[in-house]
Amino acid sequence: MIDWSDLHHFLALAREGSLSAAARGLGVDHVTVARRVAALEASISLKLVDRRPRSYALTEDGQRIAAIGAQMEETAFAVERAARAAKPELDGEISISAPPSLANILIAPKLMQLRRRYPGILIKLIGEKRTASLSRREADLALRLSRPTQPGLIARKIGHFEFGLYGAPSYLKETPPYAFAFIAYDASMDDTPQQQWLTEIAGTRQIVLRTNDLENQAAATRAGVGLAALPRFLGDTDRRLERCDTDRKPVSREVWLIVHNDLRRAPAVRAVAGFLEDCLR
Amino acid sequence: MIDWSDLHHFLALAREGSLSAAARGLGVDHVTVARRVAALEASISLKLVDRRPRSYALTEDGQRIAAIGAQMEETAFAVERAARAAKPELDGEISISAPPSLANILIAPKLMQLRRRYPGILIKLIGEKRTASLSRREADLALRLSRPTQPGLIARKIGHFEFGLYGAPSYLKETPPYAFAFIAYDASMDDTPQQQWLTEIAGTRQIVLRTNDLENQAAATRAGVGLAALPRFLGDTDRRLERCDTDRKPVSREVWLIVHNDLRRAPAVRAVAGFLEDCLR
DNA sequence: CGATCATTGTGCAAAATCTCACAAGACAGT
DNA sequence: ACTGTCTTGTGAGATTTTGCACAATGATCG
Repeated sequence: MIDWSDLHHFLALAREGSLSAAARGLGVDHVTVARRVAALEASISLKLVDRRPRSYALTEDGQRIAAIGAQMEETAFAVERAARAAKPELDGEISISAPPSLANILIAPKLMQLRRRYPGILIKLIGEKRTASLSRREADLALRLSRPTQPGLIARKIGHFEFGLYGAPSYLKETPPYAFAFIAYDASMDDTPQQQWLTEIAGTRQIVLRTNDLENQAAATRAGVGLAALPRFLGDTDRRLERCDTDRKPVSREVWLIVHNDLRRAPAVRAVAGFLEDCLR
Repeated sequence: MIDWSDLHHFLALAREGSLSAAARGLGVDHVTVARRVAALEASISLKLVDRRPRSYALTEDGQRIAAIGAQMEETAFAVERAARAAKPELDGEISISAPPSLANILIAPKLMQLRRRYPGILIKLIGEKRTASLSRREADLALRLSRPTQPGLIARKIGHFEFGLYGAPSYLKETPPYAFAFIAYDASMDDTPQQQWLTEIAGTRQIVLRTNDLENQAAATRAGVGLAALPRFLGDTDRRLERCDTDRKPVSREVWLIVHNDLRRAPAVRAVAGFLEDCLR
């Protein structure tokens, strides 16, 4: 009989691509992963990986096995979700994945309300651009700016926000519009509505700073580097930023609340979901 | 993250119903199962079993989790089959499940031929009435007398055999037909063709011995207890048994060779399957 | 070209896990 | 009522597994 733990370690290796990455994911030492993979190979007497000097590469057999095993991982996560959903108590740690700006400005400041109402619930707020996988239980709830297509996930539109064009008050006073400089995301965000909106407004005028991080954009704008497209929930509450009118129709984005179907009914998850709705209203 | 080994132990407990049985199945001590189940409960902070004085009973949550996990076991076996099928060598242990009579009389005597042709293949011959589960890898190949319906299994009819009515030569000589006594299976086999055939022949005459085991029937017949319906491959080769004609059309049964779809192409399995076909021809 | 970073491999001590032996209790058959 | 069998529970020793520190090697970047 196959040792399930060996299989788990091997599947992590197959997914992550290296011993070290798999070990990090599993929270063990890389040596352990190496040993368990070796043990699995021995137990089924089949070579699953090619041990190249600097990397582990799956053999053909290894890929086949990993492909089948992937379904096992799926089910393991389903078990985990079922366990979580079965808890009737309003406690435990609930993790929320959200874009950093939403997390910092709209959610974090109001967290105390949630703590007061549900003292048993611990919140883990993950502000990251990369969309966390709810299926892998990297987060229980997620806020995203577009509707995900993945099956098994429930998405509900819980709000929207507009972008505005902002500059530092002094900058706007001293600079003639034809000389405006602009601050934008880098090329990886070129297909987002707010980026297109900004580049259209900029026209032939220069984009002098590109940064992935919205907070960086805001900071640069405050410092008088130029004009940036910022969410109004960020810009309107900051006196060091001033919104300037444009003739373009303002762009807005929807905010979706995502929860895995299996977790939808868990009381703690419902409570936090309700809180997030309030935050976005 | 859930420990897959814990889950495995819990699922074994859920399926077997007791610590000891699960431990036997897994090849570990019962204490280990108890500890791992407790560890799983602790890690998801959910009560999965009720520890009654003499038994472990699944809670509702435990049943839910076990139901989901069953699919995980399925997949684990699929991995095992894939591993086995991937081996290109003609070696390893192949287990065959077959009705005891077939195993003893038609297969076992010819096993040396197989050993000579494929010295690397070790055979495990399981002669049992209970049909082994090929999906759970209790056997690699199975011979059965009817076509199974379970999905994932490949069935091929590889032969058939007739039943005859046998008695000891002296018994047939000394006993007038109206006084014949009969030997049959017990009531659990009443719906098999050979049993119905025998009871029709017996008519109002007495059935003096009922036994599940065909070898017992044969032994009793040789000893002059009465007449039994025996496969001709058994009766015709035994000089202590004599077949007597009946006016009824003789009954015959088909022999099916069953193999799991995933294992069909494994060389060692193919080799043994071919051997079994030869045995039945 | 050199420095830094990330990868895998090895030996040993520490920690966790398992098994074993025994105990206590329930149930069945005699 | 009594043995025999099958449960689960407890504690201690032995085995296995793991983690750590270090080494070696290749890749990347300035």
